[in-house]
Amino acid sequence: MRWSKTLIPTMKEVPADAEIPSHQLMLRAGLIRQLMAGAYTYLPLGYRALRKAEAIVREEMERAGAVELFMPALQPIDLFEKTGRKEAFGNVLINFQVQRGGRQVHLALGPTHEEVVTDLISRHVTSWRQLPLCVFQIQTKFRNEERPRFGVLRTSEFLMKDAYSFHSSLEQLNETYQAMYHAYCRVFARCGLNYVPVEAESGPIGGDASHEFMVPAGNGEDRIVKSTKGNYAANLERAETGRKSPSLTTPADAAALQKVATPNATSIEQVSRMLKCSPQQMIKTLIFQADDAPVAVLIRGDHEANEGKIRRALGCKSLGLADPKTIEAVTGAPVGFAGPVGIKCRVIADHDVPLIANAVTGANAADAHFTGVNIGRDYQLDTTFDLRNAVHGDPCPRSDGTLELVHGIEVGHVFKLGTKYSVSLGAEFVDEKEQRHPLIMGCYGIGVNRIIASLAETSFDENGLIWPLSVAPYSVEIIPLNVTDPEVMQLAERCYSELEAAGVDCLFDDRDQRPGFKFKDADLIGIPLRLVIGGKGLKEGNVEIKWRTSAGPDKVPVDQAVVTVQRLLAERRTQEFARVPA
RNA sequence: CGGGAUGUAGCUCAGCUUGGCUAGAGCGCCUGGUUUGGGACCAGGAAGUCGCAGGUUCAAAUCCUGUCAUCCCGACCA
Repeated sequence: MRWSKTLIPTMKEVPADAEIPSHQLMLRAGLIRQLMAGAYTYLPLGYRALRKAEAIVREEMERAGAVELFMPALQPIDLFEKTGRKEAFGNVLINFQVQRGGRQVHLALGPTHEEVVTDLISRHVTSWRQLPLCVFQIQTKFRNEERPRFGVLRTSEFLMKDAYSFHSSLEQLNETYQAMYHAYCRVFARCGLNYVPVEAESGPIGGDASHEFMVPAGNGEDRIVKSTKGNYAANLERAETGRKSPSLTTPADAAALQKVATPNATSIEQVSRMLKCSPQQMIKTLIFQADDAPVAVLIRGDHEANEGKIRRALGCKSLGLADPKTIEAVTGAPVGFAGPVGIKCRVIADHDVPLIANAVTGANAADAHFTGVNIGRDYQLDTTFDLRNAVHGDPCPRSDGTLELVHGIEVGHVFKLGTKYSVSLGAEFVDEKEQRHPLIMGCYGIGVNRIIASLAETSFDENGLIWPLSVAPYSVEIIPLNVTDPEVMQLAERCYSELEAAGVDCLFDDRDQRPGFKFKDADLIGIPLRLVIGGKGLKEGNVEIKWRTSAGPDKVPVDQAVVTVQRLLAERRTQEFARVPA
């Protein structure tokens, strides 16, 4: 492609609305333009990169045995009502009514396609002999983000690869799950991403096992926990800690229990300031409603409660913070003064709580807290649990390493769905013994835009983007330094047509601009290999070839230019593939 | 949805506090010329309903009210 024939609006200055590297660079390099908050146009250069990532995803899905189909983005709202997800999605689900003849039709724009695909499969798959089956599509998804942000990382409209698998047994599901997991590793490795598969909660979608694929990045929205020994990684929601129950004995030097006045101090922060104690010294007492019973959950003041862990520790179905009426009934005090001493409900505590000697906590009385609270003497526990979010330095649950927290961008998610959708939509099969069972499902998503955005976010230098060959918009940029010099242009044109004929995708910078100008643009858009043809080199019979990341150019004889470019690209491709798991 | 910030030329921004000349600069763009190996120089030029609506005033980019949009923090996020 000739630069003069395409649209690559590069910018020298940083747009005021862009804060993070990927957003700034994608705008400056002319990859994207914003239409409104959460909706971006992919310009020719950005679209090429997106398409290359898409092609890699498609290849790997097919390699893993999935078949591609294409479902409508427009969906009848009834499907979401049947599965209860109209509620669950709430405002995120873009839906509206349209007139058709005399009636109103209520439609939604698909945020994902579990309903549509399950409905489809339920009509055509009836026998165990047809299973397993794995279908996928690459399609635009719509979610009304309450707050789109970070440029292209969080938008209301995005390209997603979503795959769905159907099985007659858990073993079958596990096999496909493994195949998808492996395919995902190959996809992200081929795209040149530094990725970490982490254990994850499957979330409101249900199911029992799931992994997220995260790209570590300071601006990532998610927090993930990694072991320093490298054998454990999980998202913060899910991450276990390797802590154990401490001994539940009253410390020998326990101070006296004292009630102190704390008027209007209802938060950890307010109390710690008023009583001049650190949050680590405090016990946070949260009253939850677990199924039908209130439960007090004790967490050290500086820690965050983890609802998933609390739910598992209690073995309850539903869990949520109790309403003020319940809290008052249980504590005998308004909200904000709960504590374990004399509370009238079941109490469970995190491992770290009994370790606090002379703790500060609510006194179950208005405007009062206790100090000098100690395990055994002032409150009792049978045992303790892991109930809080992991924290930097916690012991690893799988090794003698410790845990560290990093931010990450979620680029993929695989999970075992089970029968949630097949049950609610009546998707059943008949087994060998003529018994009917709901189909067992898995689903697997990749954010294609996020592959590009994560690369832009993590692969750049002070001059601009640095693409891996695999998803670079073009492999080679050819730069004739003086387009008015016929000798230079003739050679440049020849290299361009020979490379294109050999199937190498080239960007030919045929603009009448000064060399420095073109070099700056070339670095900004980050095409991996640069072929420079200039008057000086030509006098010596040379052209210059340079990788985006190497310090200086290599001189190559004119007649070797095309084959050298081809050789270098082939070598680089092999290198990039060497990192892909077999 | 709560908190904060910003809307002036394609981009980055000044002007607003203290209302008043024809609304400015740099970059980009157009014309001509000189240049040509890391974002050239000279000369000339085009380009803005000052986000929008209403109000105050002899007079509003500037003050007031409302509204819309965008960005950031938080809540939310299959």
